[in-house]
Amino acid sequence: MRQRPMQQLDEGFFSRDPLVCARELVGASFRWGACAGRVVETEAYAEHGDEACHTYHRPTAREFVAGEPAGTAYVYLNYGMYWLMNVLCKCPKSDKNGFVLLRALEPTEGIAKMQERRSREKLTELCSGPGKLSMALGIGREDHGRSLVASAQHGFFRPLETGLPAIDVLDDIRVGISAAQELPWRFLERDCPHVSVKYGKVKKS
DNA sequence: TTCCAGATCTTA
DNA sequence: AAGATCTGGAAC
Repeated sequence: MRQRPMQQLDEGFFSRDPLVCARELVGASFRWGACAGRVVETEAYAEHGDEACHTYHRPTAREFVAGEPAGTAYVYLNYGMYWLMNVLCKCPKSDKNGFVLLRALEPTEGIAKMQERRSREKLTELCSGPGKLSMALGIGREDHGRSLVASAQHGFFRPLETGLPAIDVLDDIRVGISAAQELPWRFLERDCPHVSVKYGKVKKS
């Protein structure tokens, strides 16, 4: 079986509404150096009108959105121990800026390294959550501000041609937030064993 | 299978 | 003071 030509998602892809980007990223391939995986779960966060987005409370997040181009990684430490990977989206026309949180991958390359970093063997335990994913790939504070559209070593890829079997994407509410809990801004592949939380199982506080 | 506490630290 | 999480152990 011959390898299908892949195209890296560029700044133009991320120059759109974060909800659109989040949904379309499901099924794409994410490369991080020697490791890679299929994106199976994402969440969208909107700069304006979304209480769960960092821009709502954090001046530094607002400055980041204003000062960085679309396709830049926004990485931050959560709960004092886990690094979470986001991609900046900027839609100049509609002013719908925001982030896509990378929540889960199906590991495809560099699996031995991921197993080592995670101290786990099972594939479904390597990248099935935003903290796990960063741990498996070795993402950390030094990656905050890195461009995901400038080098083929770090970024997202899709087959060039379309019309192939489409990914079955479900909409669900977001995980782990206390504000704006009703928004269905989590996107996940149906029946995928690599997601963090199954469809309809997010617990609300 | 579900629930819970603890780890740990940046931002505001 | 709260938080876009994860883990192991207790409870059922």
